[in-house]
Order: sequence, then structure tokens, then C-alpha cells
Amino acid sequence: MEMKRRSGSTGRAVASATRRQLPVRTLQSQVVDGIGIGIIGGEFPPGATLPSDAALQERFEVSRTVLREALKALSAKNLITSRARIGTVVLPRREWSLFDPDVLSWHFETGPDIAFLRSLAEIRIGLELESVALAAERRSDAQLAVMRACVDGMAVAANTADFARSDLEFHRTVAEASGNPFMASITGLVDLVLATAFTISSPVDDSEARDVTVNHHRRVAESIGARDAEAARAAMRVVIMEGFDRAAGRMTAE
Amino acid sequence: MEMKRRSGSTGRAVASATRRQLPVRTLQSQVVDGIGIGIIGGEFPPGATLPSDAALQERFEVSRTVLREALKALSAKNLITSRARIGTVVLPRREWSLFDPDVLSWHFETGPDIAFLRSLAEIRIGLELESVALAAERRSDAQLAVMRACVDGMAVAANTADFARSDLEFHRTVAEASGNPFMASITGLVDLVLATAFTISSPVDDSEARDVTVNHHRRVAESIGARDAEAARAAMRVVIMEGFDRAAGRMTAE
DNA sequence: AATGTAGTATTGTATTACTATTCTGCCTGT
DNA sequence: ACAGGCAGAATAGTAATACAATACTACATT
Repeated sequence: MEMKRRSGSTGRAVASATRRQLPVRTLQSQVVDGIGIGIIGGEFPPGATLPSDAALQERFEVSRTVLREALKALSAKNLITSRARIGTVVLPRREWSLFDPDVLSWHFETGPDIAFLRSLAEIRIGLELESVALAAERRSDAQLAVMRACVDGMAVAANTADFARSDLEFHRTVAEASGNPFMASITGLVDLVLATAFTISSPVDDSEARDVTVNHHRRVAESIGARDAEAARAAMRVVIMEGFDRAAGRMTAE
Repeated sequence: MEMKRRSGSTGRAVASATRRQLPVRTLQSQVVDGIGIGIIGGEFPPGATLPSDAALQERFEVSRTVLREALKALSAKNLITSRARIGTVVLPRREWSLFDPDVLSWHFETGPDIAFLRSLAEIRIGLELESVALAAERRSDAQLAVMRACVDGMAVAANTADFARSDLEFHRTVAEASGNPFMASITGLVDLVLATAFTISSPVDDSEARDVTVNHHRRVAESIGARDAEAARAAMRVVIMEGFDRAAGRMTAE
């Protein structure tokens, strides 16, 4: 029995403006995405047993090799667990690797609800406020210069993608300046929030809103520049809440 | 390249016979652990190219199927990336899924340095202070009762394991009371790894230190009981810093 | 020298076969 | 009739082989 060759039509939407694109979509990544979205999106809820290897093989039209490597990847992200004769079952949500870029992008593609976004905002408040306070103490002059450049980049961005890129780069630089490697792990989370917030309404279009956003970021940068940890905390809180409001407001508006 | 049939399968049979005593350990997980520890521990630093499939196959004495599923798992944790003809290269540290349970535990198995422990403590400060503040607002009476019971459990614990269990349960309950499911997931993970890594350094032996620790926890619980978010923050900070000091002191002492 | 092209080494995918695990149900002995 | 064990079946785990796709190397052609 021969597997039919499929053409490279992936047709997958861009998950995020800043997500790096691999030159080639491998078969495995397509299957990983397919099942991952099925899990996050509720087709396979926690506790459910996935179809057997044979069934999934038929569904995605791939060999068992590809299918099993895909399942192994999902297993590594703590989405599923497999046992012989038992089957492959979806783990409870609490086990999932929340910070994983793929898991986050699948949330995005299946449409995050407002409670999800609020939870993310709370985590950002916790981590990024600590991160920015540490950055205020530990940052180098070069890092401060990068932050300022990012703010300027936001101010002059010609389109939403450029704006989001500068925005994300700003947060990444702050995380790096904190000197704590774990802080950088939440950039994927920030990425998702930005992508959600900017999907339709981008502050690039509205010059007034854009000025507000840019100024909030600039206040963070200058607080870090002044090595004022408390001011940096306060300014970062405003930035995060504003991002949440934009994403949430967009959802309730429709 | 080719595996010797006779001796190969014989060796495998013997190996699996000894493995059968620990039924949950699959071949793949051993390879994942082996390479994962090699990466975290510095044998394969970021940017380095891993040995080829064939070489790794020989090193771990497994089939290519098992090896490749193991590599797929590491790839899913963003530790490595593979491309045809290029090889499998270790990604920069910033890409790693540091919050992954396996990656965290590999850090401890390869001997965490004090900077790593400090980073974890900073993460706990960020997350658990926010968590406990939310818990002070949102907690139910039942949850408060559980917290108090945990503190009592710490006070009367007969051994290290019981003490650690009550300690862990306390922090988990606080995280749940925050109403943020992801907060519970992340803090639970970090706390669990820390607890299992340092079960030795519990203050059970030293009754004076034990009283101090228990009282600090009790202050957290009572601040939550009084719905005083700021007091809860302050008390939790003390708890976390004390835990860090004990772990760090233990490292430098030996 | 620039460019193309064949060779080659490495990962990606497919296929088949077998092993290990454990659930289901029959079957045997009392 | 019932308990216990034994055989079969279903499913994931592992092995082995073959070929495809990719991209580096080196040589050949212009």
C-alpha cells in the first residue's frame, strides 16, 4: 500500500506577526499542528482518548513513523500520554506547557477567550513587573539604548507588523536586561498577546492611540534608564493592562 | 551502521529484563534524558552539532526509530533543531523551554549553580506574590481552612517527606485560590521541582528553624484570611527568600 | 573565474515485522 | 456456579531496511 504524495499546500494562517517562519513545513509539523489544534480547540478535551495510531495515520495520510514522531512531540509538550494497549489520552490542562510557543499559537488559532487573556495578563503582571524592576538595577547602557531604539521603532513603524516587532523586541530586551534567563521564556506569551491585540485593531491606524502606547513604553524605558525600579513597575503595569484592554475590548466589541 | 542481530537483540533482551523492574521507564525516555542532560550539563553546548543519528544510535544502543522519537521530543522542548544534511544543532539557551518539567529537573541533575537558584527564587517572587495577592481577594473559606491545615501539618510533621508534602500543598492551595489556572500550573511546577531537589534541606531536624518557617507560612495564611493583599505579599516574600537562603546555604556549605 | 552539475553525507519519510503490555473473555478446576 | 488463571486480541513500543529530500563538496564546463 503506497502513500500518495501530497503537494505542499499547507494553507496555515500566520499565527503571529513575529513568529519566525521555517523554510519548509515538514509532514510532522503539519500533523503536530493538526492534533495540537484539535486538543487546544476542544475536539479532543482533557481525559479523552485520541484515535488509535492506525486511525490517525489514515486521517492525516502519513506513515506511522511521522505520526508517532508527531505524537512524541505533543507528549514532550505534556499535552498527551501514551501507553500500550491503553491508548493515547489527553492530559489535564494543568499539565500543559503553557509557555510553549506552539501551544500558545494553537490557543491563538482556536480563538482565546477573555478569561484566558485575563489569566495571561495576570501572569505578565507578576513576571514582567519583577523583570522590569530587576532590569532597572542590572541593565547595561547598551541594553537601555536598544530599548530606546525599540520605542522609536514603534513610533515610526509603517505597518502593524513592524510595530509589533519593535514592541516584542522591547519586551525581550527588558527580559534580557533582568539577567534572569526564565524571564525571557515569556516572550512567546507576550507575542501571543500582541498578535491577538493587533489582529484587527492596531494602534498604527489610530495616531492618537499610537502616541499613548508609545509614550507608555517610553516611560518604562526612561524609568529603567533612571534606575527607578518602582517607577518602572508602575509604568510596565500600565503597558500590560493597556494591551489586555485592547485585546479584550476587541473581543467584546464583536 | 547495521546493528548486529544476534548479540544486539540478546543485549537488548538482557537490558529490557533489568528495565522491567521499573516498568514506566521506556527506551525513549532514557535516550531523551541522556541527551537532555548532555545538553543542559554542557557536553553539547548551544550552537554545537550533536553526533549524527548513526553515532547516537550506537552510543545509546537503540534503533533509529527510538533515537529519532527522542530527538523529536527534545526538538519539541526547543532544545535542538534538525535539518537534512545539516545535522542536529543545539539551540541557544534563550530558546529553551525552561519551564518544562524535564528541562528543570535536568538542571538539578547536572548540579544547579547558585545563579540558577536565585533566578528561580526571583520567578517565585514574581509569580507567587501576585498569586497570593489575588488569593487574598478571591479565596474561599474552604481554601483558607486548607491552608491553615497545611500549616498545622508542617508544624507536626514527623519527617522530611511529610513536611515537604504539607509545604507543597500549602503553596498549591494558594495558587488555586488565586483563581488563575496557569498560575497554579507554573507555581506548582516550580515548587515541586524545588521541593524534590531539596527534600534534604528541610528544617524538620532543627526545631528552632522549623518554628520560624512554620510561623512565616502562618503569617501568609492569616494575611489571606484577613484579605490583606499587601501583607500577604510581604509575608510570602519572606517565605520564598528564606527557602532560597536555605538552599543556597546548603550548596555553599558542601 | 563563474557557474553548473554530479557525487555524497545526513536527516526525513515509508514500510514491514516483531515485541511488550494489558484488556477481554473463555475455560478449567474445585 | 464460581474463582482463578490462561489464551487471544488490540494497541503502543521497538527494530530494521529502503528510499527520498536536502544541502554541502568538489569537480567539470563554459
